[in-house]
Amino acid sequence: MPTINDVARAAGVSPSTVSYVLSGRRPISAQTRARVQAAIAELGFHPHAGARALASSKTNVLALVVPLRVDVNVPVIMQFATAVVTAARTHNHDVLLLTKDEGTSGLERVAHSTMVDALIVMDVEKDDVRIPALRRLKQPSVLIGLPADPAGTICVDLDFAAAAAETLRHLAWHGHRRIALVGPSPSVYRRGTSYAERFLAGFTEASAELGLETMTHPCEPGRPGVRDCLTDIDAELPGVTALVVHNEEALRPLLDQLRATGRRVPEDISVVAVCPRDVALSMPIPLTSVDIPSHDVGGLAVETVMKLLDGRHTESVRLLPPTLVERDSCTTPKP
Amino acid sequence: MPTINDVARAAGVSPSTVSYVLSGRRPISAQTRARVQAAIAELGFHPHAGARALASSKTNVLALVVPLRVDVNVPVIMQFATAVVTAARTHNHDVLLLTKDEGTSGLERVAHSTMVDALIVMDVEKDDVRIPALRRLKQPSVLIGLPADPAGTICVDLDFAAAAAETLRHLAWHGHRRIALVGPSPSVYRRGTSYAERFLAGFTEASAELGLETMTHPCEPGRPGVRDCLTDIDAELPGVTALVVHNEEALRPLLDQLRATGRRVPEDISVVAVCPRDVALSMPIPLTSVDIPSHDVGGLAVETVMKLLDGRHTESVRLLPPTLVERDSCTTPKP
DNA sequence: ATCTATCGTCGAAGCGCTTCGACGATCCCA
DNA sequence: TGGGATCGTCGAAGCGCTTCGACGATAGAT
Repeated sequence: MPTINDVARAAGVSPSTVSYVLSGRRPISAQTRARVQAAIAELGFHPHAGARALASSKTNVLALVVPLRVDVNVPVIMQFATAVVTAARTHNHDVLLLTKDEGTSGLERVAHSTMVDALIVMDVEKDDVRIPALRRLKQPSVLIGLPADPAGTICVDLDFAAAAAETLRHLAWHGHRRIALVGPSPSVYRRGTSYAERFLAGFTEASAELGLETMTHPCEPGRPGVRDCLTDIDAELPGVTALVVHNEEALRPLLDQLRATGRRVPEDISVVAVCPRDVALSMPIPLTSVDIPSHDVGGLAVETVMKLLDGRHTESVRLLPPTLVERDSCTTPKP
Repeated sequence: MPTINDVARAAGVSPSTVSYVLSGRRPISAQTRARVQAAIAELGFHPHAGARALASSKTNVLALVVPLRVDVNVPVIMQFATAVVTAARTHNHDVLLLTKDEGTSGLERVAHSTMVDALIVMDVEKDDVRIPALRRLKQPSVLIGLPADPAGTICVDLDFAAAAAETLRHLAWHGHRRIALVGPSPSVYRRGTSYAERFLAGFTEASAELGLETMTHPCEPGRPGVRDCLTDIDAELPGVTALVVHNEEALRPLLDQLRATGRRVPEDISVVAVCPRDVALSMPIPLTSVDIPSHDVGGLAVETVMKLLDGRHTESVRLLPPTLVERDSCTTPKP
């Protein structure tokens, strides 16, 4: 492995000049630059990351903390991760993968040992124990999600409250008045993952504004959970004409169950989902849905980190506006 | 951030002694060790990763290359990734996440700049262009998958040929004689992902050994693909009593299609899947399946890397034996 | 009692890079 | 035509750690 000294010698310049060619932090004449670059290419020189980190206090590495729970949403998490890696690469950064179950100590380990310049944390909970720890680090961090008290943190996410409003507005426009929300499983609420509550709050508020008759119901995973959920909904809100489903995992069994009980979608009942585009498209009927734009959120997280890293100011909370795409699962209710 | 010098001063020893306490590479008296450890704890000292890498030529970081293609198998990939991260942590290593689409240059970048000690590469193709590049690196690497010519590489994977044999043996034992393989989509074969071919070869061979009447058919994704596939199978192998499905994505639509055409599983037709356990369990009927043990394979990959890193010898190709788990989708055919 | 290992610790020399200050050369404006 | 800016380059001082050789002290072998 050639070093910067080898390059310097080959190009007939000093090592510092090579460094300045590489970093562009000082002007270098065109001829010198060319000679240096030729030497670099010829020797196949790559700067040693550790040496660089030591001298410059910059690693060009981001930590990404993903939940490793293998329950719901695995594809979404993967989408976030690849979005983050791709975006990071465009800024010449690499990504160190951490799992959420290492908890606070994992964050502190990589931060204190200066392995990373900044952190991106997924699956943030309402009162996430990691947040105080993050605040103490010298490295900046961006949360994907929204804790109860975002003060002193930087957060990006989809605007789930607006997403809920959007689904109701769409259904109301189609003429629906009795609408039920099939929410995530109770464990998601219990865990305090804030998107569930934000969606719920947005749903309730928009329902009142639009003067709709609505109800909300969490939904346990699996067929029995879905069956119970639908039974409860029919009991509590008879004549319901539309469902808003904020539960990827329940989506498929729910459609199965509707079909099994002879209710056609969308003729007998409309369905609006909140899920990634490809999930909406992979269902027996392409579903009208509000997209969960993992790619955009991931990209935004990286952009925000980069802003922080070069000292630019950024707003504390940034929620992306939702987009509803009309497909085949939603129509005007029969009179 | 305190440095090793701060610790040394606080403990009244030299920096090298602190280093030896940390690494254990030289004997240190119990008292001294205690004083040093107390100082470390009190100051909250964490060694600087870059400095360490520079001085020791070890980063304690592994590169993991994942396919970022968002088509099939995303959950499986995620399972591999988390398995690798978890296993790496038990060996005090972290994981740098690379995407396959950076190709050869991504590998060379992280290797040449000494960001990682070793590489784990997923989604290996038959004549993977990255293999020659990997051979050139000074860092060792482990492939998850099996290229056409594994010479000079270290590979781990599930034994897909044995898995195919296992499915046929199980079905034959149940009394099935006419069996069709629903394979991955043609694009998977085209891409040269070797597990498809290995499964196919194992299937054909075992079929001959067991004296069965079988056929094989790739299956395009989506409902139409599945419908066509089933039509072809019925035409070519009338009276087929069992299907082996090596195509996660097709699994669900296939079951739907069978039901839609009035064929009950397992009463009218048996199904054995090759897929992760949780996929087999999430189907309308729990499927008899051969597990794809992502967790084990990922763990094995890390163990193998660690072996290589401390210079121990290891065999070139290691294929894990398959496990078939009997569930509810397979029974004795009606006479 | 002498010689040789071994133990426990220290000092110093790097590992490969960045960055600061310095310095001659060039340029522009008065 | 001289004075200060600016340009282009160099040298040297670290960044924080590991590791090698050295050395006194202790222990075991002869």
